[in-house]
Amino acid sequence: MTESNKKLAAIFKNIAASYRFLGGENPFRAIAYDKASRSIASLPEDISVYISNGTTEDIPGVGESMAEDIQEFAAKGTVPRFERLKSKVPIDLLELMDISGFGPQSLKTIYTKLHLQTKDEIVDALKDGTIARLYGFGAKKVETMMRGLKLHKTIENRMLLWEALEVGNKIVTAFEKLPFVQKAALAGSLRRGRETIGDIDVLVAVLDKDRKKVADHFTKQDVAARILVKGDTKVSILLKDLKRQADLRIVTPDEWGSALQYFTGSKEHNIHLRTKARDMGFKVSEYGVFEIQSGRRVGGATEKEVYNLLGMQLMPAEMREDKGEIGLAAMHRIPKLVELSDIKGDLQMHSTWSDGIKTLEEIASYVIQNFPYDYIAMTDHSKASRIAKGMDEEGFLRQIKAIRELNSKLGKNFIKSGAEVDVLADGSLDLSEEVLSQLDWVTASIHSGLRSNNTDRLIKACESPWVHCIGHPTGRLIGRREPYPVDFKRLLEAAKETGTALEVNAQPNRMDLNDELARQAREAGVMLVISTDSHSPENFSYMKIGVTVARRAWCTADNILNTRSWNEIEKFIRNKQKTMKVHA
DNA sequence: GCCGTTTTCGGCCCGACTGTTTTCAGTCG
Ligand SMILES: Nc1nc2c(ncn2[C@H]2C[C@H](O)[C@@H](COP(=O)(O)OP(=O)(O)OP(=O)(O)O)O2)c(=O)[nH]1
Ligand SMILES: [Mg+2]
Ligand SMILES: [Mg+2]
Ligand SMILES: [Zn+2]
Repeated sequence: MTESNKKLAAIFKNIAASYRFLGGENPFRAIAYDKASRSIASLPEDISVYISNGTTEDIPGVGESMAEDIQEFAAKGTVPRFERLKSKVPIDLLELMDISGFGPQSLKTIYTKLHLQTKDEIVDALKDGTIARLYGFGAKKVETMMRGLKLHKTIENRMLLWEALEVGNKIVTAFEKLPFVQKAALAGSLRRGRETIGDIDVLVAVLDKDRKKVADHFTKQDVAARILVKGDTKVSILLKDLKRQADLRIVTPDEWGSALQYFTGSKEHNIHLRTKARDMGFKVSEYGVFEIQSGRRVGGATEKEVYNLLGMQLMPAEMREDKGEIGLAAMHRIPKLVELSDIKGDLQMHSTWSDGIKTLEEIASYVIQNFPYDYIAMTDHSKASRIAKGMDEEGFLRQIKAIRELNSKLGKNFIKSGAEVDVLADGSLDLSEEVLSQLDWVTASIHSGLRSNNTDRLIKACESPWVHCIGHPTGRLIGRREPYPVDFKRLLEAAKETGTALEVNAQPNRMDLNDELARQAREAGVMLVISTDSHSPENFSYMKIGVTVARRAWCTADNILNTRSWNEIEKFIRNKQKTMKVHA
């Protein structure tokens, strides 16, 4: 998200919070600003682009009056509407609405009855019992609020998809072992495959009589630290080590489809779907699809049934972000997304020749045993990456020879010799043309100058005939390092023109390109490569979440180079060399 | 405040759980 978009989304969110706080006649105005805030936060372009194109009102949820807000924001950096609201609401309290247990009504009561203006004052009043004595409050409410405050810091930092999958899969597997559990599955952002995850959402189907048993299993697992809520259909716990929430929904088998649809989300997708259903005379909830007229339940056993009843195709969970998939489904034009089983090889990994922990032999035998791949590319670091023990030209020449020997022992050309060559400060490459031209597969990556605008460096790398792919193109590390500034439009043009692929790096904290940029690459007709950048054997499994990123970008197998045979990849390479007028 | 192959006005997704509310508001998914 760009800085301006971040700022504007935050202001809109605060406007929404202010309207909620003020309460009064129309709660929908707050909802509208909240929706617009989320809409702006997920915009593919900087807000300035919409302003100069005069397309701000095309942003979903933005109308005439918000377009004016945005104009003012562009001119002055502030929104007058919010400046005016600041005199009516205690702005320091608005951010507290993100904390579990702190709703607009609670904060308003605390503010009007006790005249508290800051978080610290509220904390003191929670501790000394002042708030507990307020009308409508009590010991339990204060306890929830205190817990919310304590957990808020960890909750703000979302989990990585991979970490969350490991925890979630364990919980699901444990459920599947229980004889009375008919079905169990991950739901929420975990099933949609977002790169970061807020909580673990799990759905189970049991017979009505087994509800309590399954709820008890959930709250008594050894990973459960405490129970947050517990009812017949819904249980939430706090997980021990992670200090995060896990939500369980319990339904009967005939409700499975509608419940999974609901619990998978996203929230925006659900609201859009339910609104459309209503227009068609149906009501959709987690319990099924109902005819509004008769109240009759017409389906909900499977997700497919839910969507089909509304005249839509079933779509993959990864697409359900309300980014146009509902329209596509209604037109029966949902693409066939790339799958893990389409992947024919892995094109970035490191061995003991640089900073990997396994030898060439160990890697080859591990991959051959565990993956149905036709090829892998060994892409050790080049010398500029000193911390990663990068090799010089001579090292690569020796490795080429070692790989040739190993392949002949394997009886097939399984390992391709390659490099993850550093792009130097001036955009030149860290290895000589003589060596680069002997490598089967070259990925060029930036590992230095991570704050500067790197557009020109990357474009220059694309223009080298020996570079086949740009590695982790934005350099971001989730939660640790922002992407370096890149004019992505220009990079896409260069990649397209030169026939260079862009990587979707599947390391859990990279996921680089991310879903949105991968989508832009696909739309621009730029080829993508999904690779694990493995440094150890377990890393090869990251391919799954790399594919998830591509699916969230609505990619088909055609968009991903390493769904193709090596012969076809060689065609891709020759094609680039033809374009760049090099004759091998 | 936004929005429309039914609408330019009148709706806005739909439901579960908790607490002190004595009949349901507030908060959350
Ligand atoms: N219809 C409807 N469904 C909702 C609403 N809020 C949440 N859901 C559904 C869709 C969500 O994906 C699912 C799980 O809720 P979460 O709060 O855990 O959100 P989600 O997992 O999407 O994101 P997260 O990573 O947890 O922040 O419940 C809502 O207001 N209306
Ligand atoms: Mg969730
Ligand atoms: Mg949840
Ligand atoms: Zn490395």
